[in-house]
Amino acid sequence: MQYGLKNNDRESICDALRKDLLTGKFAFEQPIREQKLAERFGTSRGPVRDALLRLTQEGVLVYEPNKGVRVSSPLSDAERDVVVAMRLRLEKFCVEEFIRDAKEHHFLQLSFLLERLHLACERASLPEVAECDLALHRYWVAQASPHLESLWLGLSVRMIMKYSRLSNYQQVIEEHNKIIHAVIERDLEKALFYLEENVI
Amino acid sequence: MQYGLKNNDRESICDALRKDLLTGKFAFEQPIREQKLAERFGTSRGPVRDALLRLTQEGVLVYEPNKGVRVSSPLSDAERDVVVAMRLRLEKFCVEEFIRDAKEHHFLQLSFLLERLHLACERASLPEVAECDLALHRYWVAQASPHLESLWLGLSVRMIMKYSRLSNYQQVIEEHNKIIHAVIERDLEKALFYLEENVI
DNA sequence: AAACTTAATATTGTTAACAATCCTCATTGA
DNA sequence: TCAATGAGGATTGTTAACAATATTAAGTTT
Repeated sequence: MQYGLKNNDRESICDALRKDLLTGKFAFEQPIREQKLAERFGTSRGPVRDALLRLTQEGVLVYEPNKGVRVSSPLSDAERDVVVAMRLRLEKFCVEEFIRDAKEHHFLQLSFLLERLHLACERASLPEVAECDLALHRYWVAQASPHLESLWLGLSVRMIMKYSRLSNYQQVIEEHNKIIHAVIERDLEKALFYLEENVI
Repeated sequence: MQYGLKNNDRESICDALRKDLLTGKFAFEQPIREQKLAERFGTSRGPVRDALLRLTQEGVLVYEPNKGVRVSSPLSDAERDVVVAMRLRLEKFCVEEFIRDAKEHHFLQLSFLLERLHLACERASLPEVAECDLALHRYWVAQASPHLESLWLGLSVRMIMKYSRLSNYQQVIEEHNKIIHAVIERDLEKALFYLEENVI
């Protein structure tokens, strides 16, 4: 995880850092140093800067000219409510499109992602659970609207960062089981209902 | 506009490019070459890459590994509806906060921005009108929630790119007059009503 | 002529060195 | 004691050269 990246490092670095941030490996307001990360990932500062810039745009980091980036402070409750509402608006749209257009192999992929989530929950590994959870939701977003995928990602990461409900693994599994079964049965109403229950 | 930037170029480059994209200076799907922009702005490719990466994250550009970026294709009508709804949700929240907390000098600044919009409309300069319009809305967003400012920016730029209603300058002025007078009178209900009328 | 190689070019990805800026802290002076 | 100053180090910002990849075009074979 910390070495041996070859080409197009910024993607991998960005993903690795996002996972760290998501699971609270850095404290709020903590400054992030480029050199340190460059050493950790075995690259130069260039790709690291790219990744930091991107995470800044996602809202996870805050940038100040000539001072670098730091972990952004948590959202207020009111801000979080807004973000949740926006994510729901977006994801409901995507699920609707997904249900309308999905073929059999899309459902298969969905089942696979659900299975991965199960395994992560069994292992009780918070980073993995967070990642699998996001990957699952991300799948229908990416399928329905690649245009809005990065927008969705920013919303979701900010949402999860504030406080993680992901500790109750049993509940995580059940919620996603319900959503995905409804999706596969193309039951839009039920899918949206369970989605709303899950995205809070 | 094309030369003489000194430190922290990426911000200026990003803003300049965003304005160009907003006002349709590049065609949809058109690839963007780093070297060309570096020459235009009189810098090396580094800061240009930073700016392109950021605009990619905003959703204005699309990135493909080892192939660079191109102008993203326009949103579908349905996608645009979602983006509009999200922006409204966010901006209403910000206006509410703004009205609650704003001091006299905030209103003064608002009047100043409104004045700038007037002048731009009189000059009938589309790039300026677009910029002043955004700057005005951006002000209360930045005041109310710096956390969500870049999120808002991404939404707004995507919205405007699709098709610009900004050709009827008289209407632009009237709509913003109404909004801002309501805000200054701290009339929340009226402000939200006119905002909803404007953000479409 | 069409399909496949291969060389040449163009473009992006990465790196290390250098420049500019910020921060720390000891020194100075009132 | 405390504020102002300035040197030194740490960190970010920029650049140009180089590496990796993609694209193009010409040449070859069938």
